[in-house]
Amino acid sequence: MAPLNEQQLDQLHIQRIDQIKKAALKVFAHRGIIGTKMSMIAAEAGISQGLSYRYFKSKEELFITLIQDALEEAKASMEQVNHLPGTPLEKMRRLTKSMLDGSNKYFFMLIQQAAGSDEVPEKAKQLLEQFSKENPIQLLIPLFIDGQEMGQFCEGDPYKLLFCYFSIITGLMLQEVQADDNYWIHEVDLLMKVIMK
Amino acid sequence: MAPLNEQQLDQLHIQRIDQIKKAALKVFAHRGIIGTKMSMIAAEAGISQGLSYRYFKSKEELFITLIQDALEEAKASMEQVNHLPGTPLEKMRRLTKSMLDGSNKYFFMLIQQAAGSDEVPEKAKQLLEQFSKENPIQLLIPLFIDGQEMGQFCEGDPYKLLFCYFSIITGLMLQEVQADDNYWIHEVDLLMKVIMK
DNA sequence: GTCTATATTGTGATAGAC
DNA sequence: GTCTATCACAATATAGAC
Repeated sequence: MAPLNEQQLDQLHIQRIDQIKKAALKVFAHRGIIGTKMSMIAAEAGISQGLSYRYFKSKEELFITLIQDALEEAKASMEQVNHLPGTPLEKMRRLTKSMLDGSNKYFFMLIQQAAGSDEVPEKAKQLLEQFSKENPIQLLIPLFIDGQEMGQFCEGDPYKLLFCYFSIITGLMLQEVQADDNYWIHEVDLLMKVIMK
Repeated sequence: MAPLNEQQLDQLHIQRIDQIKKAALKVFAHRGIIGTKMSMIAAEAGISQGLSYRYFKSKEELFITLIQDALEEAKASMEQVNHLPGTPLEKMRRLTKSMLDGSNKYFFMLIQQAAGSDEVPEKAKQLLEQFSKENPIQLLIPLFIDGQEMGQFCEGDPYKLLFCYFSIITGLMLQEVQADDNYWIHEVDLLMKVIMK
């Protein structure tokens, strides 16, 4: 076999990084930065402990990278909601389900974990604070007001209600950790009563 | 001053134990067993690091003791609810508030923390499993059925609805950790919509 | 009974063999 | 590029001074 050219090596490098990030996301989301040992991430990624440090210079750096990814992902989810089909209620249900689904779930869990902990790196704290200031929940306010006018959502301050609703969703994510299959996704309608008329 | 007699020494011993337990409960509830260093507990209790080990032979033992206390406390709360005055709805609101209130809060948070983590000692796991099997939520089922018949609570499987409701409550406790004052206690009525008609 | 000093263990991070 | 072996340091737990 011919030796790999530069581009192929780059490709491999990126794949490895993704592999480690994916593994780390899952473990960090469940156990937090302190509860996560580098050995766990390496095991989850199927590589040796030391190799992780060829791709990320520290546990902190890896963690911060993932926080950045997660915040971007969260924002993107909120932005996309307006382009979904259906009534405000249907849009909200879709958004909820996509949050509870697949790997998106881990991003939201990570944010939740990190926000509720004071042992995160300073840089991560700053990012999270910035995020909560310009909280992308605000992007949903027009949609929510539409829903209120249509009589689908209950009366009250839209931001507060949305904030409460999503706190419940993300709060529940962190609990059903042991039972790894998705319990709450079947109970979306129960949860939505909080914001419904 | 006369030297202390045996009983007084015992008394002092118990006070110290309570002091350490109280401090440890608060820290464990917020940070979990791994995230909690013995130095934090000692600092919170206002004693030296080493002294903790005169009263508890390990961090694990201290943790397990607190889990036991918490599970008993949780059960007691659920048992007392039937003796409270008022309609089922009022009883449920009182119970919710007492869960979110004062030191009771930390017991429920601790259970939540521990249940969602797999880094707890084996003994604690067993206790928690036992607890979830004979979950004291079951004690509330007759009350809930009363409420359903009075038209206060929504239709549906009582156990499932109660389980969902309390998952939300305890899930939210763990979040508003930074803002140490009690936010959700003001939003009880919003949360109760989940179980209401 | 309590503290400070220290032994021991576990974890983050690096270096060197392959 | 990857692994194993190792260093350095932090945390648990113990021992000894007061």
